[in-house]
Parts: sequence; C-alpha cells; structure tokens
Amino acid sequence: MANEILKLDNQICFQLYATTREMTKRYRPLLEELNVTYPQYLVLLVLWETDRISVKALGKRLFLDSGTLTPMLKRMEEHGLIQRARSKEDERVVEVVLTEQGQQAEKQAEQIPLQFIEQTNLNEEEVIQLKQTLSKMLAQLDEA
Amino acid sequence: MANEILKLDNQICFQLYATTREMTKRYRPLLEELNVTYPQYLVLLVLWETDRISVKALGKRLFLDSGTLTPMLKRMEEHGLIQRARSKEDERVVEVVLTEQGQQAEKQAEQIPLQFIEQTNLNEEEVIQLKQTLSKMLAQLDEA
DNA sequence: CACAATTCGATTGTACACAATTAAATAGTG
DNA sequence: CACTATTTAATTGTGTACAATCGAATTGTG
Repeated sequence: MANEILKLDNQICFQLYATTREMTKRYRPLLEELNVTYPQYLVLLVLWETDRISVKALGKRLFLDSGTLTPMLKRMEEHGLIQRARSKEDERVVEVVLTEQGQQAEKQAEQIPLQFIEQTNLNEEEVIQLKQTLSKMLAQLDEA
Repeated sequence: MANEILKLDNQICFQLYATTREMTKRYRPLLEELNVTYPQYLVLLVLWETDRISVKALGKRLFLDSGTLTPMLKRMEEHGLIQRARSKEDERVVEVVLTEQGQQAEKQAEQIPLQFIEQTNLNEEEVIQLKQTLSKMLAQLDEA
C-alpha cells in the first residue's frame, strides 16, 4: 500500500489542478460567442477595467510573462479585439487597448460569471470561503 | 467603471487559475531531483498506488486525455521512469508500469507534499476546507 | 556626456492541454 | 460467420505556459 501522504486523493494540489482544468472546459462554451479562450477572456477583464495597459503591467496582473502574452495578444489582435502599439514615451513598452469590438464584448460577457457559478453548485458561503483561501494562498506563493 | 461582476479580482475562477500556476511553479524545484514535471509527478502518484494501469484508466483518474498523456508517457519512458506495453488480452490497450527507478523515486518524494504545504502558510483548518470545497466543485464540473 | 546596468518585449525551445480525426482491435448482432 | 458499432491509443493542429536568451531602449552614475 502506498504511503498515505502520497495518495493522489490526499493531494490538495491535484484537486486544485484538476478543478482548474475542468473549470476552463466549462467556460469554453460560454466564451464561444466572444471568440476567446479563457486566458484571453482574462485579458479582456483587465482591459474592461483599465482601457490601456502595457504588456508588462498586464503580465503582473495576470501572473503571466511575455512568452505567453506576446503570441496570445497577437492572436487577439488578429481577431479584432485589441490593438497593440509601442509607447511614444518609451519605445520598449507595448501598450494594449481595446478596439470597438473589444469594448462591445463587455455587454455580451455580463452573464458569464453567474452562468458558471451556477454550474458549480456551490453556495454563497462556500464561494466566499474558497475565494478567500485561494487569495491568501496566491499571495503567499507569489512572494519571493 | 467596469461592471462589478466582471472585475478581475471578483473572479473566483481567476484566483483558481492563477493559484494553480503559482502552485506548479513552486513544485518545480521540489520535483527537480526526480526529474519530472508536475503532471508527470501526478502520473507517478497514481502508479505508486496501482503498479499497473491502462492509459485510459490513467486519463480518467487524472482528468487527462490521450493527446496529453501519450507524449508525456513517452517522455517519462525515455527518462527511465516507466515502461509502456500493449496488453496481451486486448491489443488496443497500452499498459503503463513503473521501472525500478520509478519505484525508487517514491522514497525521494515522501517529503514533497509537506514541503509544499508549508509554503502556502495555510493552517490545517483551511487546508481541509479548501480540499473539501474543491472536491465538491470538481465532482460537479465533471458531470455531464 | 560616456557607459554599465537595467528594463522591456520578442523569440526559442520544451512541455502540457484538448478538440477532432484516424486506425486498429474487439464486441455485439442478426 | 459477416458486418456494424464501439473502444482505445495515437496523431494532428491550435493554444497556452514558462525558462532562458536576445536586442533595443532607457536610466543611473560619475
């Protein structure tokens, strides 16, 4: 018999890992209409809050680096959701802005978070608790 | 101002998504000695429990499909951790078993889960709660 | 102002992840 | 027994992820 500590079902990290993947799967049909993937949807969420942001700042917000963001943003640009342009103040900086189409998408997206939460069958208490614990864990893991 | 519902920081799914990625980053140095990635480590966890398993059953256990598992298992085979072989009873089935080296790795792995949990700074209560809620959510999302 | 250090994005290489398709083998049905 | 349906891995194509590196631009220091 395997060590209890090493049993798959005892691994909180496995639950986390598997749940995240099942979550993005459930989001896929909800995001189909917007023609974005889940990570791309996160970029939209940021831009709906800020209008204009550098790749660097976007990466910090989403915990993603340029190796992930650069190709992703190019795809989003091809799909007409955003525009990318070098900053005039600092040529090293690339700034991302929403297109008209990208702005319009916000209205379509309004129902999505609730539609997802309904599928989880979690009650409000559990959602709040989960969010709190994950926030604490994320902040801790993000430290040096 | 953006819709409250659509704010990034209100998205429990984003916390889930970001925390999972930070988690696998933290695991990387812990798994270096074993020469495996986090998903590969999950395969080892299953094999330390079962000795022998089909790709199909492994995928069901880990919520992964053959498109992910086949190349991953081939890499693990190259690294000498597992062996893959067609079943004699049913030629369609590929069975995975640990090598001697793969079995040995279990001893080295014993400290890993605790080492990780220490880094999260979560107390026992929070860990139990989190695991419970994620299990419930995962089971729900995994349904048709 | 020179010039080393830093910052920023892009690129490269490796490794998942998954939908869709294919091919081989087996099981089920008449 | 023929023949269809099903099961199972593998393959293909697209899209993240991230470490490591590069090159261009800017900043800090003397």
